[in-house]
Amino acid sequence: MHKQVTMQAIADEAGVSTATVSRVLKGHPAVLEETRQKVQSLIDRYHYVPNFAASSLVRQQSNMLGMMVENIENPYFASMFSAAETRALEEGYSLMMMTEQPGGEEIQTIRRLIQHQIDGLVLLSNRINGRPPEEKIVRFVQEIAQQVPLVLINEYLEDLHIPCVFADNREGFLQAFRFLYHLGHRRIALVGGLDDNQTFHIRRQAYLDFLKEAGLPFQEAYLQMNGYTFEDAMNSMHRIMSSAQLPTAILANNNIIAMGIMRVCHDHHIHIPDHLSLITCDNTFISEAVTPSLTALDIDPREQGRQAIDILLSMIRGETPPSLSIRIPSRLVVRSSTARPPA
Amino acid sequence: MHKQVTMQAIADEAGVSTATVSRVLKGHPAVLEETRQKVQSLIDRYHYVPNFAASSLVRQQSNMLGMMVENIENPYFASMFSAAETRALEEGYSLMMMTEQPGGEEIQTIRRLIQHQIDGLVLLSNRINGRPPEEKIVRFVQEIAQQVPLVLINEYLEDLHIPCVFADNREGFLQAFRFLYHLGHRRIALVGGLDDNQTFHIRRQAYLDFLKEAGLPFQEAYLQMNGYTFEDAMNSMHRIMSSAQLPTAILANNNIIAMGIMRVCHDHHIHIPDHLSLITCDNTFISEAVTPSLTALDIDPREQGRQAIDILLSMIRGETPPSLSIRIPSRLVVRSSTARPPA
DNA sequence: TTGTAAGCGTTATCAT
DNA sequence: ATGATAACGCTTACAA
Repeated sequence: MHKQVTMQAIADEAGVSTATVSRVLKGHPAVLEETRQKVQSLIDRYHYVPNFAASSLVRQQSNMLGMMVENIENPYFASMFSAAETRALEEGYSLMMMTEQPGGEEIQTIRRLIQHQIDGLVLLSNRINGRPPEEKIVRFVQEIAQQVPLVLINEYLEDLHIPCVFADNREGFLQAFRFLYHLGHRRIALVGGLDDNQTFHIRRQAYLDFLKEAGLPFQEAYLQMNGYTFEDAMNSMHRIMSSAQLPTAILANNNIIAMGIMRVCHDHHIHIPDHLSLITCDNTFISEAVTPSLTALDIDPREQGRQAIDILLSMIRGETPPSLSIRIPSRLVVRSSTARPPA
Repeated sequence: MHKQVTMQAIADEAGVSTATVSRVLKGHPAVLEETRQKVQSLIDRYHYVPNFAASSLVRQQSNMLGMMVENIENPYFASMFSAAETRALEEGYSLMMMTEQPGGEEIQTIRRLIQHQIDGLVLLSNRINGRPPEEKIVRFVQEIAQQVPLVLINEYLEDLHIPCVFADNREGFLQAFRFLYHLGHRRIALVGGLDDNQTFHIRRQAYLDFLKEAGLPFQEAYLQMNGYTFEDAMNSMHRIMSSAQLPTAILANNNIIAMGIMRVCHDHHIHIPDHLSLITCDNTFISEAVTPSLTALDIDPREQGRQAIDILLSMIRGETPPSLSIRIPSRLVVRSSTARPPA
């Protein structure tokens, strides 16, 4: 905010009032062409742009949306934000993103976003997605929803009465398991995540239901939900390997986990996909660039981001969303990490 | 911007003036303890937070910084932003990030940031980093620098007189080449990037200088600068393989390129590091999680982000930065993709 | 210690 | 077709 060109300055130099300048800016028809041109040329010359702070103040609308994201260094969230930003911009809104800062004061973060007078907020936090959801956070979110139109990117929470955009993990995972089954796999494992989270719980449930549907026995060692990190994944894989019989296929809950599994396989000369098929959940550039390229369940972060913005904008327009639960279908992208099981 | 609690409302209910509420908010000492408590309790009760738009307007300062980033889906830029955001927050500033939208109207993006009344701007764009820098962009950047404190994350451009934060690519690459040399490598290749970009030109130059210093012959096929993508990297690697003799080590200009090389090596049963050593330039989680884990040149995006914010803040305070070129040293992180050359 | 009041740069209503 | 003018919510001299 150095030396700002104000509307008043333009008006003075053009010999008109600020009202007229404002009309020119808005493309209001009731302006003499001659006046319009004079004003416009001044605007161009000085690269004048209206001060958003001033106009927010009087219009009671900032044309700025907010988004809180867990961790932008995760390419999955980055894609989501990127698509959301593009969509917001298309609709004439800026998107202000803040990350849940380490130390976890997401409440501070949200307040800060609100202070910036955002017209709507997209929230994405593991804290809301807990199982069961944390009482404190839920109360806070309810309260926020009173203050500003709010959309969650989260598993649907019925009693919250807040629109939720969520990937269809259940159908997606069932689809992935069935794909493996049809390839001939009968010993299939699931690795990664933690059961204290809604999303991973749903995936786990899909796994159990698939086993039942396929008439396959449940094996303790084939369900490894010990965390999100590379090391967690390596540990899980080691546990699997110490079981009686190796599975012929594994579904990994994200790319990092898949990479952890690949590392262990490599170290033990387990060849993917000849000895073991692997599916990852996260279709980022990593899934493709890794060797072998990974068959991936695409839970479509970009579409989640776009939809969240669309719903937010419709709420801002005063429309009631037709449904509070917006399901984004997942789809399987087949690459080189899956094959028939070894004979 | 639903139903906002205003300062006036707090003042009325407390039976004081807005001036007093403002003083309480700022921790101004000249307030009776009793008054302070009364006001504070109301603030807490209503979760009142001041309207940034209004206060920006009168203070002529928004406490918001801007950052334009090429592509946030690249983990390298994501780390840079993340560190910058954390630093900004520590200093009481929000950081509004916008990505260079596809279609390349970064000028629009920057204008938009400025409209939001940011107090300072960090710019990061391949366009400024061209070789030679694009006339049009340079002029625009000059002009922007008149309007708002500006820091570039970019190779230093002497005649711009704008602070630049840049990784020491030259020293970093020399260090990496020498590391390979000391391992015994004599046939070393450089893959990736394009020579129309300052950064990659500097790296290329470091390569040539290293060859000279080591008394090694320059081989056309060992210098492959054909682009940034996975496919470009695969093509480069194929060209290298069709040369008379395979190199014993390759330096890849980023992770994607390294992964492209790894793919081709895998397909041709070239073992890393036994047959070929590989160093990547980008020390993200990918370098570590890929198998084999990659020896990486860390050009420290987090430190670049932090420094950019620090310099910006000092400029906002009216200080003159001690130097316009801020060099961030690079360091080599040794992992499993490098070894002595095959006998 | 507290209040009054003048702005900050816009927008929008109401006159002209 | 254009211009006054009153907000918008806050900060900050200055006055009391």
